[in-house]
Amino acid sequence: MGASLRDVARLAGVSVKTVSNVVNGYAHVSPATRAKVEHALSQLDYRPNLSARNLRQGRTGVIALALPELDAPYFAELSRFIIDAAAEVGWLVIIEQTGGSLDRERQVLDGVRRHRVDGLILSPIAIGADELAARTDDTALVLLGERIHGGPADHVAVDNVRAARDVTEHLIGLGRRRIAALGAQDNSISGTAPPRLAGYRESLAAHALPETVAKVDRYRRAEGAAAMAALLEARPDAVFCFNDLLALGAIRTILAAGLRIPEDVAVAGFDDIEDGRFSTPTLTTVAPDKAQLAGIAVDLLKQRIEGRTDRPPREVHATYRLMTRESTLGGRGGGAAGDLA
Amino acid sequence: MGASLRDVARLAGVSVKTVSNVVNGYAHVSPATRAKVEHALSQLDYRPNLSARNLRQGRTGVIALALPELDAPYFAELSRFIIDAAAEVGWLVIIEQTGGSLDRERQVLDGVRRHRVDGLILSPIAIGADELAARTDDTALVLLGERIHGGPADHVAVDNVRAARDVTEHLIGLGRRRIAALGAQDNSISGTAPPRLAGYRESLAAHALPETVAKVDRYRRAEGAAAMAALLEARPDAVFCFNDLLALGAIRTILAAGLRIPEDVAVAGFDDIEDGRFSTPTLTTVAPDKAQLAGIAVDLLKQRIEGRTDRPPREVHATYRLMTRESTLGGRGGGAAGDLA
DNA sequence: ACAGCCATTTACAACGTTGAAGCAACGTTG
DNA sequence: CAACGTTGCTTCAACGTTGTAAATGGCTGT
Repeated sequence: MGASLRDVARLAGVSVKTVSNVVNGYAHVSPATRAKVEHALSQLDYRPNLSARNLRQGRTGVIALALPELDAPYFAELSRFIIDAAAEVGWLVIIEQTGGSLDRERQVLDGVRRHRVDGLILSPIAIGADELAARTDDTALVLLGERIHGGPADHVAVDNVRAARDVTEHLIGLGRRRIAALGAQDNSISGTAPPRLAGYRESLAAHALPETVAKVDRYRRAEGAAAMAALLEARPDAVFCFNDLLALGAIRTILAAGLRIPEDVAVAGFDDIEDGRFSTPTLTTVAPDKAQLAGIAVDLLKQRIEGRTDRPPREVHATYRLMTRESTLGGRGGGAAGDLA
Repeated sequence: MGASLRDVARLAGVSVKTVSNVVNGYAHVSPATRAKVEHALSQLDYRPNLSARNLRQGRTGVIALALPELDAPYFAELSRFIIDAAAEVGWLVIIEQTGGSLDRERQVLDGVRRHRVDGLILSPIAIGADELAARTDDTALVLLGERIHGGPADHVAVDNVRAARDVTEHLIGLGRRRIAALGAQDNSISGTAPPRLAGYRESLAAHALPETVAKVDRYRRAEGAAAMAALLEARPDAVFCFNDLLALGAIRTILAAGLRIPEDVAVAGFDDIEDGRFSTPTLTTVAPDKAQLAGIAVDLLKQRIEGRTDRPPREVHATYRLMTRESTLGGRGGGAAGDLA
């Protein structure tokens, strides 16, 4: 198998610890020794053994990213940025999929399958603040995209309430009056649904317009398509879908029913996944700055890992833009309504 | 922190090794001792430290999955299955993104950022067989979705040539005669482009039909849309795109040009990403069995890791189906042309 | 009675790494 | 020139686990 520090030490004619010092960039090593050791290191293609290093000192250089599903485009895109941001600070990323199940979220919080990782970025769906607070595991934790009221952990997300209000105002500004919301949920204590629903309601209330709310179990195209079929009976002239997948499913249903977008029904989504930039019609949506979200998440985690554990939890908002496209503007679609914090 | 074997041993009044034996289900432990130990185990909520176990056993329980980009839907979907399949055998998965760059692929092959992992599943784009053969690292390796001629490593993929032939035959069977291919590449020695192009050519040659081939740099919607714009001048009546993203981009361009799909231009893709099942029109495509691909990849890797290193490399084909949908069939779209190995 | 066997349990070493402590050589300071 | 701090390196121990070898004691067969 691979060479160990001992093998390198033997070849370089120094002690194991000196090799360790070189590997770890310890300052007080003479240039001559350093050169000798480095030559031996590369000759033997030395690689540190994670298990041993971890056993000895508790740091692994590996963090875990736990999210519902990797194949939801929003999470795939976000993961990409998180892996890149983590790479910047020298971390590798293990991905765990919770499927949004409470059990799996508990397991992950309780330790990533018994392996030790330096930190955990969790995108929670099912778990509540109380349970989170009662967590015994002391691995550094950052919550992503999810507001858990008074949660005991650092948290980064866009301002979902405000973004939902922006979308709704956009639809109202286009003259729509029967604006439906698609994507409320029964089961989720802490999902993204509640704040988006709240923003939608605030806007409608401010304009004295009626609400129509459709629920779904999961945020996927099929559910969006099915929920839209039911919504069509209420004859809405606009639909605010709580994510882009739901919106793309809804679009499919609307077009299949022989209605025009946006003339008959305007559609807006949330997430700005790449699909929505090339769908027919292109999709008006809230575009969170995913690179920024990822950067902040990694940064918060880094501070937690390196700093002390007892600082109060922080809540950080990432910026977003409202991307207005064909699904609300028609042929003149394409453009951004400006940057928003 | 968690309790160690020593803590449990102390509480139960036995040796550390006896506790270890109980934990590992060793047969020759007296019922009385076993009961005592188990009581102590549950009282202290003992959990094995995997780092220590792995150090002792020389395994990390972690594999790496290296692919071009996580946010390409095909890879996101595949990753999901691979993570799940790896979880089945108790492995965690670290994800590395190569961006399809030769440098990054080399680095990954040379060791995942100097960390040691039990195995590597690589989806190569740029690297060639010779360089792969010259690799010094002895980490178990499985190549995914990519045929490297006489490559020195296990490999799993669908039969790209045959699948491409099936798609082309399908288009010919619909009466199309000016069938373009979209997705050839200049730079890739070993990408998926060559076998798909070969299958396309074989079919056209068999029917004495002319070729029209468009090249792209990357397999993304934007490139598909741009390449399609150029292709339209050749007035094709069908386009075989080498993946679904290219096809979705192409569809956007075709519809924007005022042409009908499939009446004027039939479109087929490759990968069966979820987008294509809900796009307008829905997309005819080759659907590799991704769960099977993932399962085989993990299984091959497991055999490599547990078995001996010197067995000859194996080449395994996963099954696929040709999913015929609206983009070639029109309104009657929806259905599969049957299972194919 | 004694060797031989078995079940049960233990002590010890080792996996690869790094923190703590220590030692020798050198330069600086009073 | 003695005392001291710094640099450069080493030795030692320990992280938690499990394989190996060996100790203990009871039972069997002669």
